[in-house]
Amino acid sequence: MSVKRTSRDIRTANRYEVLRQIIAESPTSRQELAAATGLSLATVATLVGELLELRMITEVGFEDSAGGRPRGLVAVNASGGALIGVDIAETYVHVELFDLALNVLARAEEDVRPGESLPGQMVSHVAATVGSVVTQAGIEGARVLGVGVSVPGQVDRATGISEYAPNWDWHDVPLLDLLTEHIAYPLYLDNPLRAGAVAELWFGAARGRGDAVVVNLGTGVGAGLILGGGLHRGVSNSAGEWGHNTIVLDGRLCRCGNHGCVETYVGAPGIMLNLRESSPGSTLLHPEDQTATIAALAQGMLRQDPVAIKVVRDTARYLGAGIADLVNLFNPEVVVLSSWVAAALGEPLLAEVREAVARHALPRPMAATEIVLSTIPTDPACLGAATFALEGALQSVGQKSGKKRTTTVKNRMAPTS
Amino acid sequence: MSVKRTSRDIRTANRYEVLRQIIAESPTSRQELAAATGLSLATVATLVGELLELRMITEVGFEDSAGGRPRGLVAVNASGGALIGVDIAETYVHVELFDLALNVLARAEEDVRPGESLPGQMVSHVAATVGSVVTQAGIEGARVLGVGVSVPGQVDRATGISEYAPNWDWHDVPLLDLLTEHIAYPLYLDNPLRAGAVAELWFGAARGRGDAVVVNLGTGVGAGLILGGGLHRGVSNSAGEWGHNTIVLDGRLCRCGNHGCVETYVGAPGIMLNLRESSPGSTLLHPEDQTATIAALAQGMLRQDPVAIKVVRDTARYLGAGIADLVNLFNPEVVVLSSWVAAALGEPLLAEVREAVARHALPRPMAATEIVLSTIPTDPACLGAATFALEGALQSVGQKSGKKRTTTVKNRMAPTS
DNA sequence: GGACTTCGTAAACCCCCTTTCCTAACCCCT
DNA sequence: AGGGGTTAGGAAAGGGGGTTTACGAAGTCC
Repeated sequence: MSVKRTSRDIRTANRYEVLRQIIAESPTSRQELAAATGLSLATVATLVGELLELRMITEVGFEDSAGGRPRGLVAVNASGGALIGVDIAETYVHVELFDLALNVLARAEEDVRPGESLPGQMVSHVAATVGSVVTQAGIEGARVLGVGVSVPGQVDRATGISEYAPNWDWHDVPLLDLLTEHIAYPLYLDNPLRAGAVAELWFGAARGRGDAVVVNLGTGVGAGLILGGGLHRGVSNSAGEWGHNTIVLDGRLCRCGNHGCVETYVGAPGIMLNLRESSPGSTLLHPEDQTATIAALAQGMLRQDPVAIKVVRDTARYLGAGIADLVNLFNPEVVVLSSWVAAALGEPLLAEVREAVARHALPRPMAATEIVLSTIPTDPACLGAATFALEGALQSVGQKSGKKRTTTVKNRMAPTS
Repeated sequence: MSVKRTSRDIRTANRYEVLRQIIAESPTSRQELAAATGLSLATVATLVGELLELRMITEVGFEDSAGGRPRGLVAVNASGGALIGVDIAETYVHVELFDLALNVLARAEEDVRPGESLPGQMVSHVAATVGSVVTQAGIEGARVLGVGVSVPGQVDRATGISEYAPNWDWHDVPLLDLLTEHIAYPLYLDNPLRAGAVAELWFGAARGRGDAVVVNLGTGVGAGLILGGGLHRGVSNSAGEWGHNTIVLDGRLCRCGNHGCVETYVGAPGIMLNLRESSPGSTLLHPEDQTATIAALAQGMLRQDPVAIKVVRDTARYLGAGIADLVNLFNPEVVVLSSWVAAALGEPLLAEVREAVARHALPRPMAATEIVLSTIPTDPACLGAATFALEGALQSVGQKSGKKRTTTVKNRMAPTS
């Protein structure tokens, strides 16, 4: 019962691991890969062979080896395929098209006007934008390996239904089916929390870590959980809803209806409230504009503005308590601060958070945990969504296909992991 | 990197699964086992064969099968081995000797007097008690498969060092080495949180669940995490320290030095404080006796005492917020309330907690989660510790030993699980 | 007693990883 | 230029594991 593990999963995990490593350090040798992954040379060689045959990587020359036969080098074949990540957020839709080295080849960003949030409108919006990035990038459609879509709220991956999207009051929208009608590429659906976590796992600070927590600081707040080297989804794919954990019983009212949720103190609106409470008339405050306020705070930190310092410190105090909870519970190797608020406030916030977490967390788990900023430059939800597509493309490779690969086209489900 | 998974792990997990199932439903057939575990009949048959050869189970007759060959039945061979669980707690040491059906064959309980908490004293204490239960049960020593020891605080399993035990101010005590000098059986060391979780995973409400949280309510408070069908340890084996999560920022002072920890509200001393705050002169309060106070509260609930009802409701309110955090974060299938406070307050507490959690948790994860009381009748830390020993005995079975098993005695490390 | 049913073992097969062996490819030195 | 020496990497063998298939075993039913 519970979770069925098969030897195939091991293969898939190893394939991921090898490709991750190649992407991270692109001209690399089989020797290096074996050392980095802990796999035997033979296994690495066969996996590299698979990836070569898929044209995801190419041989790019040789490297001297102390006196013997030179090492063959392989690198990502950037043009070996394209991945599309779609980040459907509250107020915008980002679509990015990546090559296999995860460079952005084309990008489209559109605002969602308040009245346009019906599923049907959203879907045709997204479909049009996906089409436009493909042409914009000058890619043949056949090269698109898949499209990952990040949508807020709860997503049932098996059915592709957006069970609940808080912002637009969506209930049980069969999003995957709707998208399939307009988009011919393989589709992968999940939410931004998990997308961000997978992005960090593949390309960011969680790479090579067994246990990591990716803390998402945006308008909303949440955590993506990497446990045992893979994404933790929970039984109904809704793990990681950290934003509505209580840190101040009977505290501030949250949009979820409860009081004292983490989000009400460290989400962008919460930070604005922190600012308003500590210095009501501050010029840093842009009442109706979260982005501007957070940017103003960041500016303030640069010039050592005492108001900004106080607000960041207050915020870090809440954040520290909340993250300490995560450290105590999960005992992760690394906690990654991600999303736009973390990116905007950057190092100053990080320094305060580190201190605050150290005050709240137990010494032993704390000693084992590193707290870092995300190094992902673009929208992590986009990148993560694209990563789901990459994982999907890698999922069922090299299966029983006999000699003639084209004859036995198996009808495959979207990958479950 | 990260976590290395091998096909051997699959085998071990399946072995666990099959034995768990047999213990749970003791006269059972291979057919039933295959259906329950999802394994093929052939795999079940070989696994059952292994267990038979180990004499952990025996064939116990046949069962009619609709018109065909009767099914062979197997059952736990209770006398096929003995397991010892040691629960070293703040004020007492419990030692229980189990047969393979996990019945208690012998039990010893000794109080630890305040002055006797030096590691050396504790170790000889434990060793003597272990010896006494073995003779008391009339078991030959050879049949003891192992001794599991649960000790509070942080434990490094690789080195067997008790890194930090808060109650007695132990620092980096090489407990495993000390015990090895006195106890000849295989030893397994961990803390009560994880022991309780494993006990529930094997014999309790978490059996067959992929994701479960075992909430420990005693003097201290913590959570054991079952994720992906196995125990989650975290990077330094200290995951699950839920008791010091903040639910009331700047709330009650905790012994950990922080304020507003869950433990200060729902640990036994916290509950006493809840009582004292809501009705200072209550006769339910036994100032220096946690056990008596909790028992008095339980009695009060039975006769609908309004003071008791209020205290339990207050406690459940805190507990509800804390458990809701776990539900939101982990999205588990089941939350199990365990340990002596939960056992004492039982159903009335459970009812209040369910309600409180439902108020605080997000609807979607909440809908997928069941909250139940532990059904383990004895000390869960003892049972869990014994389970570690059972897992250890099962870990490296059927390995390459050629024909003559006795010649190739491999020197094996304690299992890392 | 034969036909039918069902259980459970044995053998064949597929997947995975590792170890071992051997050839390929390069260096250096004579 | 032609051997050693050295390292890379492919091929084959080997050890785990799980599943499918085939078949004998052990009953029931007619």
